[in-house]
Amino acid sequence: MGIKELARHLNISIGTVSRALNGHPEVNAETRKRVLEAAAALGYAPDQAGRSLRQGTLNVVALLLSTDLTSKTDTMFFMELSRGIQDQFAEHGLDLVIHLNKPGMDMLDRVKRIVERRQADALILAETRDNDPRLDYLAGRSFPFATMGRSWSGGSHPWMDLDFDFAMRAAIDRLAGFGHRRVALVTGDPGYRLDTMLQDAYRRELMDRGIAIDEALMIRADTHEEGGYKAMTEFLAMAAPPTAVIFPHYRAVVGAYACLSESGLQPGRDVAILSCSADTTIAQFMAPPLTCFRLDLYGLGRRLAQALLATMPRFAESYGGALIQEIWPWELIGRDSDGFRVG
Amino acid sequence: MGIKELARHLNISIGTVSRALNGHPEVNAETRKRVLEAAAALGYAPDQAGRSLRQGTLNVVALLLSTDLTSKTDTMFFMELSRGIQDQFAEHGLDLVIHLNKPGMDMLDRVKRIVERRQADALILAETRDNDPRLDYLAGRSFPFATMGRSWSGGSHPWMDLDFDFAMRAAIDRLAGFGHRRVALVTGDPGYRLDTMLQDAYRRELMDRGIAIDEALMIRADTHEEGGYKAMTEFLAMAAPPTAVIFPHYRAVVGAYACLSESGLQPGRDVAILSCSADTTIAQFMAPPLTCFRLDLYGLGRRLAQALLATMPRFAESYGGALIQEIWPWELIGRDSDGFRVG
DNA sequence: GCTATCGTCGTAAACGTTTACGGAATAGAT
DNA sequence: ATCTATTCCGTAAACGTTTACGACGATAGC
Repeated sequence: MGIKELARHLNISIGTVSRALNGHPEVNAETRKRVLEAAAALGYAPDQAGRSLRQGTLNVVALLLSTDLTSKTDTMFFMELSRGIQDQFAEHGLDLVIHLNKPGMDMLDRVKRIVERRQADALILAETRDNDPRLDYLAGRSFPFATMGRSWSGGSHPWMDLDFDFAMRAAIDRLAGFGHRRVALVTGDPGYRLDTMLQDAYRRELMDRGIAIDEALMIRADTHEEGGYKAMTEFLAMAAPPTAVIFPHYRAVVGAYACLSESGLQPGRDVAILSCSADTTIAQFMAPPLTCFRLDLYGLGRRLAQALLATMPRFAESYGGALIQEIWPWELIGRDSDGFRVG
Repeated sequence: MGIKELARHLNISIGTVSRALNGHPEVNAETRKRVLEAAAALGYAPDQAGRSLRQGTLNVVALLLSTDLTSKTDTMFFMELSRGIQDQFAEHGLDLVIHLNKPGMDMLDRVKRIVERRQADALILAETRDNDPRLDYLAGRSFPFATMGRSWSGGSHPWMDLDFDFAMRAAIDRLAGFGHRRVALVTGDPGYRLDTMLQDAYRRELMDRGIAIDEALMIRADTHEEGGYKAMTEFLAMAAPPTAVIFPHYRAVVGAYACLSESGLQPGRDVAILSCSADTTIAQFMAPPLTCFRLDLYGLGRRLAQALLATMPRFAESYGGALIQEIWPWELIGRDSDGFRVG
């Protein structure tokens, strides 16, 4: 059931059918109606391959995720983000497809393949690194892309990022307000922009308050349960353990909670625990409820898609054409996991 | 950079170039080498649109998920499953793309769109319902598809499913062994095959042991934290509360734990809690550690992909050509959340 | 020396669209 | 009656591939 059959069925040329379906003005209203009705009745929809071959566009945007990271941290984060991205694209008839990259495979190869085989019109990347060859490659070929998280690579491109400075300030404000002076920070793999920024903000905030920085209080750990467990174990073994710990993610906190309770300690009474990112509904039901930050991930996804659309020639006019780069706020949700006064 | 440029650059016809790249035998070994080298050097990769237009195949399989369900239950479940599916397809050069369906949109429309526009060569559906028009549609157009979960619809098609009978027997065996007679079951939305099967198995197992079925002990709830919290609240308000509760999912258990602790009760001492599906790493770190079932989701995904491949003409030979339908086992991981003797 | 076979390659058609171009028909103006 | 403008539509080329078909030279068999 191609456009040819449809045209023959209507005794009309295929050119007219195509024009009718695509809303061109130079077609009789009566004819258009007939075409649309016949198309609906016969279940005709234009073949993507033929269309994209002709006009060099697929109406597909790819989102590249690594199963590595998504399995180690929060899948919810990316689901909500993807939902927002997809809804925004849907308004322009674009489909979002998610490519999962397995741990071993080089992400750059994956990107190259998508670009060279023209599997997408544009690309969204997450988990940006400080130095990210993927972005340089895309920028070099002037392929439209946007990233979740800033990077030094890729020249000036659209991105969305989180306000780590604000988050860290709010977190340390709160903890310092409760009297904490030995505040520890757990971060993920070095090299990721996210972790770099968290550490920088952490250092800055402590220094601003005249609190000496103890490098031993900044440790790296996987951002899942076991990582949190190990990190907490390490802290408890110190001569002078921290009285408060900031985790990047709630899953690590689950491990930390378990570690504390095994040692007869209680989070929120003996050690203050605070998490940056979190599934806020699960955080609310933890024992004790976890202080964390709320993010409008859905809105963030939508905006990220908008930023990308603004750089695509076909859609730029709808978005003003200016480069969109935004830093999104976090909202601190204070709960019981760190709500106690120390010293 | 199309095949034409590449051919001109080599002083060879495009036919030969195409044959060389696709491994046809009727091409000189020397020529093939030259072509492959030039392609790599110039970064040539065949255009997907052109190729699929010609041979009517996209090398793409779509996985359809609803953000509705994935946000209410476990995103991890689908991530692991997707990872397995993708790895299996990758062995045949097929890409997996994930389509997220937003809550309001009709899944059937989405399926129709993918089929009519030829956006994929095959489809994988999850969250099957007892009566699922999507499957009938696909079967009617003889479009290759496979499902996660059985259904009454769609005729005989490849699927993977879980052994609910076994799981329920193992769960109730264990609970009955601890002396429990009032065992409750929390399930999700009616109509989903998963929930139907859990309920059936539950009834059967109780009857087999001569335990009278109390319909009040089977309640429906959303399978997330709040749903679990509400369900537990309802149970506690009963004149004769259950001494054990089986939840479908660990996220609901998080809510139940919170509810119990608010009532001064302790899971694993006052009420036995058991969860079917769970992220086993998080379950291990809960307090108390949660008894649940382990699934080889990655392997399940791979096998589901194989089942689909076996029905696709191009690949059938590699998989024997027979219809693949399998019921996968769960492995009971006994922990402390239900490990106590009652009565 | 003629034919048959084989290995290798070039030619051109086909896949399903979109769109530039031109033509036919109608209407309005002179 | 002629000319122009407008509206609508048909024709055909083009997008980048794959592949059936035929052609060519070389080799082998007789």
